[in-house]
Amino acid sequence: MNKDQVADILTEIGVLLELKGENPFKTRAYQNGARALEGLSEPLEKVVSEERLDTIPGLGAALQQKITELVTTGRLLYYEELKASLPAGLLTLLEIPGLGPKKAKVLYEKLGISDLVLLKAACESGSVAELAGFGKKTQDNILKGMEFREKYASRHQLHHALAVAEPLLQALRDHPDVSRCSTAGSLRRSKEVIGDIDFVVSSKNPNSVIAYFVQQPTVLNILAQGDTKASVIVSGGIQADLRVVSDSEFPFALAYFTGSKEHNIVMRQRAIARGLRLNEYGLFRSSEETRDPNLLENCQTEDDIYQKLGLTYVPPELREDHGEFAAAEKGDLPRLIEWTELKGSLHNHSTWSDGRQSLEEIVESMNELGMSYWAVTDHSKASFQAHGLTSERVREQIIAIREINLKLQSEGIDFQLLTGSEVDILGEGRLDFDDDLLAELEVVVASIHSGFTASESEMTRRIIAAVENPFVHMLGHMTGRLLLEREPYKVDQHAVIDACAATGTWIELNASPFRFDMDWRLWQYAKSKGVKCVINCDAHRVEHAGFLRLGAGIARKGWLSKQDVINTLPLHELRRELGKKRGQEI
DNA sequence: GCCGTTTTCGGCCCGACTGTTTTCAGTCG
Repeated sequence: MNKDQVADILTEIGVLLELKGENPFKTRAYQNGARALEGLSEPLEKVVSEERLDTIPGLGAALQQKITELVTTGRLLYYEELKASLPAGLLTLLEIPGLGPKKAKVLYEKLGISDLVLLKAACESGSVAELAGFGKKTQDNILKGMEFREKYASRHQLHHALAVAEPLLQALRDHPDVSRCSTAGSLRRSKEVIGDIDFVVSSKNPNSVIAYFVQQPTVLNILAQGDTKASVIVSGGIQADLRVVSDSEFPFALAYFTGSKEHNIVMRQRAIARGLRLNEYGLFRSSEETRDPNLLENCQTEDDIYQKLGLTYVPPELREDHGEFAAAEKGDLPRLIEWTELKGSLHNHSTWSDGRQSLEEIVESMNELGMSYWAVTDHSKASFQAHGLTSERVREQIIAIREINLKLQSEGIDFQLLTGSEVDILGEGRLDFDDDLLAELEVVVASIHSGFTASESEMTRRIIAAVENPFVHMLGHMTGRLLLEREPYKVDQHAVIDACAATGTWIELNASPFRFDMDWRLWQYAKSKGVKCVINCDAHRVEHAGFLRLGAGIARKGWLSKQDVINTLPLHELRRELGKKRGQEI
């Protein structure tokens, strides 16, 4: 059992204990333990076998024992007994907005409600409204929440959230009573999937801003509207929260609502350790509860807050309690990549396979966007469903691309297509094209598109065999995941990263918002091994060039700098790097 | 259940909004 699976079980134990009415600090201890495991940078199995769990903060004797039992036996008696003591459907009640563990416990104990079907029936019969602490309003809200849940998922892909958030942000900026405003939350941190959209605004007239916000045309439903905040549902079923503060409070509110929650907890603890108190209104020179402006540390920006707490500024993408505090204390945070530093994408498709635009249309669009190069890596023949190319068609495409490039050069246009292939990794790590053909291509991406159900060890062997091929420049989408749609296939990513390090193979950060694969949590490890990243659009339409910006956001979450990312290089330097693994000197 | 250079016991991040209550519990972020 790996660290993510163990962390999931610890989190679930925390929730189950809440439903049982356990001490809230005990339930939090399980959640803290889960988080500690998620942040682990080495295989959990190794830590367990070397008996080093006690070196991880947040894991005491009880959790160490439970984690060891899970890792060594794949089971945990305590968890199984706890789970068996409550009906399985009870957990799903917590997915309804407004229903937490306390209310769920009452519903179960008083009405025997143990799943959503029973809950719906009880609401419709009116028996929920008669419970102490409940009422007609609560009952209606539960029904509404269930209806909503059936209609929409509660998590959203980043590009969907951005599509709604950016016009709303612009609208807020345009309002005359708004001084400063920003998105916050997971959107500002550039998480791969978004729960809801957060806005923070400073204004002398909060009510007018809030009234204006809830009347925006994309707002479908108002969940809450007060003097300082509002919550609405916007197009696409995404919840958007607005918080309005005074201008002097703005940096604190922005930091607070940007999170992450884990990052904020450490920030507060740092404040306490300095005899200060941090919340969304300020950094106060008092440990007492107060909002006395005379006790306020003067901070105009988030940067000032970090400085007061002995840290250099931490960019929002790094605020995950993933090592940023240790680095910011020493002033060692990397200068993160900017998406404008990207010069092209090395994994893209055209009408030759399953892309929407022809080579000519791609050239026109990418040149217009100011790209320097664009690799055409259509699918190989095994990807029949994606109209994969035969070796003959690949050779025809090479000729077509060379002709286009010559024409571009003769016209003095500073843009080139690169020939290439996204070659399928077949069983046992064989590639779909032979080495002779791969050697003729400038860019070779190797990806898995079949046999997703193979075991972890088999998949790992397959991928490692592929990256050991000297003609493969980079590994495409490491896990094949489709965010919110398809689980990743099982693969030992650390072992693959090690193999890439040993062979000089690059790893793709697939910038499609459906993938964002390899996951940002692994890039620090890859970087430590000297493995380079390639931020690729995997474009199937020319509009997908916009994914570069999203991909750069994810790369920033992975602590990557310009020099860690191959496609920040100008064309002549890129060509030199492409030749290296093949032993060519250019 | 975890943690500790004033503590091995007594803390654990904290404020806004809602709905149900007459002063607050639950939920959420």
